[in-house]
Amino acid sequence: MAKELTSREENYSQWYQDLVIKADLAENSAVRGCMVIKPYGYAIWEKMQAQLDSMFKETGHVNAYFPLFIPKSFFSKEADHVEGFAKECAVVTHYRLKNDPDGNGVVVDDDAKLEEELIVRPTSETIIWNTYKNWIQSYRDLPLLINQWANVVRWEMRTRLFLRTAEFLWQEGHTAHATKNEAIEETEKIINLYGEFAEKYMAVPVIKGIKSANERFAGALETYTIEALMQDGKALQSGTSHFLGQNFAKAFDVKFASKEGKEEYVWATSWGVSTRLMGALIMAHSDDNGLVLPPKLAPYQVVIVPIYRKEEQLNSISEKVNEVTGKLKARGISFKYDDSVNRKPGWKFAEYELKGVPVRIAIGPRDLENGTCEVARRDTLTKEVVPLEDIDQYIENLLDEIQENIFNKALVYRDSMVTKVDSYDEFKEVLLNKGGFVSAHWDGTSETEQKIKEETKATIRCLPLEYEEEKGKCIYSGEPSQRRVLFALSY
RNA sequence: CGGGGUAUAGCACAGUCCGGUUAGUGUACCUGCUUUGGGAGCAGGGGGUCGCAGGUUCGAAUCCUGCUACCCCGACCA
Repeated sequence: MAKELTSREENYSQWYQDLVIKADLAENSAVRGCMVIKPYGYAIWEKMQAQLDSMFKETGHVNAYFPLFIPKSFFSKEADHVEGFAKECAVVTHYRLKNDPDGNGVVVDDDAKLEEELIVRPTSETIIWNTYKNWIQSYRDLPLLINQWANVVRWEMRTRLFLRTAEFLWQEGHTAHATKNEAIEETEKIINLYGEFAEKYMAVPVIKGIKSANERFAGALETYTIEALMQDGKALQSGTSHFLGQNFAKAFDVKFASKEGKEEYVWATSWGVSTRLMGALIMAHSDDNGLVLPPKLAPYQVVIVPIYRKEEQLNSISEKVNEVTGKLKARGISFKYDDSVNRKPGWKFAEYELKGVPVRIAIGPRDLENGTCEVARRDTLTKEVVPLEDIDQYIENLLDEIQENIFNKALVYRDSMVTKVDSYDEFKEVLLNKGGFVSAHWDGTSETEQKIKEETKATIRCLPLEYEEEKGKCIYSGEPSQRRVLFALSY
């Protein structure tokens, strides 16, 4: 497997599916383009959910739930929105099956045709704004800061495990504000929150920026994004936050009485991250031995493996382990003690490395005599013998160190993969031979962006929020430009 | 929807070109003994309508025809 992992010439997605399946994260289900997330993989998602949810709550957001089915007519109310999603919707047309009169099993009952078709939500703006209309009358009802944890369906022509599945899990925030500035502030607050989550918890460095008009969300005035870089040099859009202006308020007629007694349309935002983040986590950190999970998102941070010959030995090891786990528990460190008898230690070592468990402790007869244990860390694959006394403190420090090390490693790689170019030839050369982000001048037109995409497959990933003003010439058209933007091949 | 590929044991594959013993290998599974500090060893055992339907032949996993499913590449991807 090693070769495929490190070689960019190899088929990346093949490696990716092998790894994910082997790593017990997911497997393809019988339904085309959908995924089964196995318990270990789902545990990672739950960790992500819990952290994000608490960050949303801290910033004043609350959770709610809206229907899976959206009447077709809702979609036609916002022109850009319907255009963006029309081609990838699952549509419910009937509500009943019946036995086939010709005896060929079960068929759709034509008599049970729906008056109006229902769309399985690809995103919930329309049904939520239809509801908000009734919730908002006065400036006193604002801001409305709601998040929803849900599944959505997008009937993509081609799917890719975790990165673009037909059905995926996500959270979607939908907020309503009295003023334009407040809505923009909210949009920016959330993209910063996403950035903090990616970097501090996923240990994935991201570049925050805004999308070009071509890449903007259907129905938004501005789309903010966090862009991560995978180990094969491709970019991954990992989270987005949209400033929707008054588009949806106007489409769904959501008005409020201002302090001054005037009737005004509300200002809106929407934002989301999905199970795609799990793809980002895997592709940003994994190595030839499998997953590498950051301690803050690992389902268990420590795995303890006993090494023994006879049952009496296991008993005395287990006693020692109980002392250790008691101390770990007191510090809030999660662990798994794998004393199963049907696998040998070597098998367990390899298995937990594949699963990406940050720290492994092995305790055997030798350690019992010396009052020690063997501590192995996943990120560096190094081991050392450590006294059992104060092991909890040692592990706590080690977990912090691992979290930091994983991030720094990814950051060093990412920074090495941002290349400034000043000519189109150079641009194409870097895309072909190096990959990563290419920082270049662009004339600001959709036409140029489109041409570059057609010729190289590279798109503008974002106009970074942090940038230096710099006069230059567009690499494609030669027209003047005030700043560089980031191009990349992407998932 | 276009181009390419695959279908044989739970999983991963060989065998197909050039038809011919009882369809094989790895792994997983079951039994026993020995093992256990990096995916254990030996011995024995169970598991297959060779994707489906036709055809050619004394004889088909293998040749022919039709069908189906899946994978990869492309179009698509707020």
